[in-house]
Amino acid sequence: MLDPGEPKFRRRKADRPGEIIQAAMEVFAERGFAAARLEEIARRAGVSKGALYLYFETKEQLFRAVVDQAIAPNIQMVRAMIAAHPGPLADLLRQAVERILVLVETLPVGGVLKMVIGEAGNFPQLARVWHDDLVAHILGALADAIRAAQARGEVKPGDPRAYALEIVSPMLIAVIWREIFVPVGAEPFDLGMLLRQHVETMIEGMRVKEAAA
Amino acid sequence: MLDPGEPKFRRRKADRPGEIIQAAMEVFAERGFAAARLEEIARRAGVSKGALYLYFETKEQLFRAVVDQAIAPNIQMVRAMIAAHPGPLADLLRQAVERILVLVETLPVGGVLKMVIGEAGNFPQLARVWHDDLVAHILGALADAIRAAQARGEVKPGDPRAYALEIVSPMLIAVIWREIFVPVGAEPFDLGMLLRQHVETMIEGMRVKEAAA
Amino acid sequence: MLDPGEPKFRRRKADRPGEIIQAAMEVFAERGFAAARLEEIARRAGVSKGALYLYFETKEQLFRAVVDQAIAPNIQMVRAMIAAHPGPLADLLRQAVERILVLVETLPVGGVLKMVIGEAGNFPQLARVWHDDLVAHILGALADAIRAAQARGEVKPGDPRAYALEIVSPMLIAVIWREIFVPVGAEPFDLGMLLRQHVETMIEGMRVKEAAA
Amino acid sequence: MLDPGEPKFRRRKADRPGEIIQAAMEVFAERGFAAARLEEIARRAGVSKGALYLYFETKEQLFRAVVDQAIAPNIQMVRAMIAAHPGPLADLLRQAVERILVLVETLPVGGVLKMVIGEAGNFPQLARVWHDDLVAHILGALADAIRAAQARGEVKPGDPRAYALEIVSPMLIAVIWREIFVPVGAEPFDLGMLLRQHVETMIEGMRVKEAAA
DNA sequence: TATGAATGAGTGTTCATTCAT
DNA sequence: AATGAATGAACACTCATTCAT
Repeated sequence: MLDPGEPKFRRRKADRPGEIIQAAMEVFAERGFAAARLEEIARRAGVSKGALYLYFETKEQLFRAVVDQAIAPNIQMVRAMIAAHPGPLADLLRQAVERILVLVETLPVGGVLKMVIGEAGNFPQLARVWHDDLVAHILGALADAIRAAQARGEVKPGDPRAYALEIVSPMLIAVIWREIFVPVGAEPFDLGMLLRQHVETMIEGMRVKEAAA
Repeated sequence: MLDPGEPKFRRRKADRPGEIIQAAMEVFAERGFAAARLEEIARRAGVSKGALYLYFETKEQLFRAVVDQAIAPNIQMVRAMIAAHPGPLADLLRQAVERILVLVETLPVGGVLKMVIGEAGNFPQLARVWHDDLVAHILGALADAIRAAQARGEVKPGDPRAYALEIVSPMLIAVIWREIFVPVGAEPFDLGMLLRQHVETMIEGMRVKEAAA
Repeated sequence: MLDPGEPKFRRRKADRPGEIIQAAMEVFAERGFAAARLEEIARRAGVSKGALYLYFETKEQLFRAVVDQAIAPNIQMVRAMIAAHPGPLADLLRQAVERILVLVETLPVGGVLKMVIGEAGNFPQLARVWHDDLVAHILGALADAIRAAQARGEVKPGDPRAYALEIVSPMLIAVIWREIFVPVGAEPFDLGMLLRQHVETMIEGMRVKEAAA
Repeated sequence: MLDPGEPKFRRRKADRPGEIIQAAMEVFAERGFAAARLEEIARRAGVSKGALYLYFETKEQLFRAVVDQAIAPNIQMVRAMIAAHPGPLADLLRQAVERILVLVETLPVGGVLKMVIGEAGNFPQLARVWHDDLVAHILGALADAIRAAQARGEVKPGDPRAYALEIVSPMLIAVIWREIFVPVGAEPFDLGMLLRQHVETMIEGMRVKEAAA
């Protein structure tokens, strides 16, 4: 089973499509669809320009593959979060933040966000898929949890969907910040600190204060 | 009110550069830099393709002009807001929200945001200008106000810059939402409701609770 | 109406599309559709590659324009010939031959034929247009004239359409011969001699011999 | 009948080069040289794309092999026809027609003709080989036979080579017709009827009428 | 022999930019 | 100032050819 003469750490054409999608994700995230050069993607994937066409019919198909790939893993996370809704909202949020912090360090969330935002105008389909398959689910699940908490008297009256957006927005903006402004010298945010502080602020801000007897 | 030095009957071609920038802003916002066609910009501006080059050296110069144009008016607003910092933070925030709501309905904030986010990778310069000339000022001013409020004992301890980001994020995301997801069928947010609710949530969440005697 | 400073014999961008079609006809005739290079067409037309796209959407559209152009003038000729059918068939044929001889020296019939034959497989549409708009008319008109001559007792029984094909074939083959074999050293045919001899042979071969009393 | 030196049980792969040439002939005939895809040829031959290169150095070599292959058998026929020239010209022609009719139903004459005509411009060599090795022989042999018949007083004065071309042209055109126009809905010709009628017309047209005593 | 994944030179097409008018 | 026809560099995509297996 050994392959002597071959360097040990050299995955061989095992998962070409995967490697190509990976490289494409990077380049599309950096440059956007139109400004991305297939040659650059090929180079980063370590293949020739022609090889891309063995796996993807057009630049656009490759782009779609990247977008789908970027959605898929997150869908899992949403399911998990939704399933984990047992105790009080505060606990749910605190747990979610920790899980998200891991995720954000693992996946190229910033680049993907940039890509989706920047290309939504040129690929409405892309915006639709992202909304329907991912964003709407997350927001809906969160809003449901908030609604439940309101019913239990934990959370003040107020639009649950708006609360949901209030909760998630700073993370999104922070990730975009890291992607866009930090490279040009902006002061970075400590994501962990920011999200934890925000969650506490929101919990406190939404909490129903027990009427003083 | 007179503008001496201007021909009395400058027929229609009042402000060609301005009209071109306007048209360019639309197209760049819709498509991004690379996917924007000069021909489309020229058509929307009601001039010929060649005419663009009478006022702007290159596509990129035109893009920069658009970006600058999109920053300029907001700078005013920041100054105004900073100057208005006298009373308690809560009042500042409530006033700011109302002013921002007007602004957001007037200017193509969503498109501009999309443009800046989408093209930051290709034009680091652009990101730098936006950060240095606009974003850093806003965030800094807000952080300063928060710091002052903390000093006055109005606001809990916590990172003022993080608080500032928490405060502004939902508006940004909401505007992006409107730009990206609403056109493909997503439920819109009521911006006024959202921002007002968010400001109250944040005020309450950041507030120092008077220790019960 | 003078254009001083301009060389007298220099048609200026008067009929660009026409010039391009002309150049394209040459190149397509020489090389066929697939092997023809747009760059070569552009060069022969004295324009840049990009200029082609000001007048034709794609290479294929240009090809169609060439094909149409190559049909149009001939249609006239058919009409003329059909209209001229008065006297005996022999006269008609002798006249037609003379007219065709002129035509064949004027138009690039050989190249066009080569093109149509060579590309019919790749562009069935092209074959259809050629047949329906040109070839079927010619053959039909000729067959009608023959049928009429048979009715008048001038021509033997026999399939009129077959007679028609017998009559026109040598000219077609001779033109192809000139196009294909003469350039590689084949003995050319004297077209005039060939067609005149053929017409006489056919007239004599089709003639009804008066029964010897 | 034995072929010693050949493995006894060469399973299926009887004659790979032959099968490839066969497939290539089809595709080249349908599409022409430039538009033919090696992948298509390989598929029709039931081999891989790479396998073609085990037998032919380049696409062009394969094309040449196809062209040679298409000439070879016909050369035999010419020899046979020439050798059979004994009796009067009329008999020779009538016999030749019958033999040709068989041939035309057996070999893909139409496709080959299309191919030769369409690619002669790109492969002058091909035109030369076809002319020198095949066409010139046929035409020459026929012209000789006609000359002999003229010497015997069977045939009118007139250019023998031109007569030869008159005789063969309708078959060529008919075959091309079948290849090009019938697939797009044109009325087909009955080849047997056409050629027999043509031969009789030509025989009668060329015949020396015995002067009435 | 045979495969088919991989290559990369070559082509059609686009579009920012120029320039004669 | 203004036009828009023209340019040509740049890019997506194709396909004959190679080569590791």
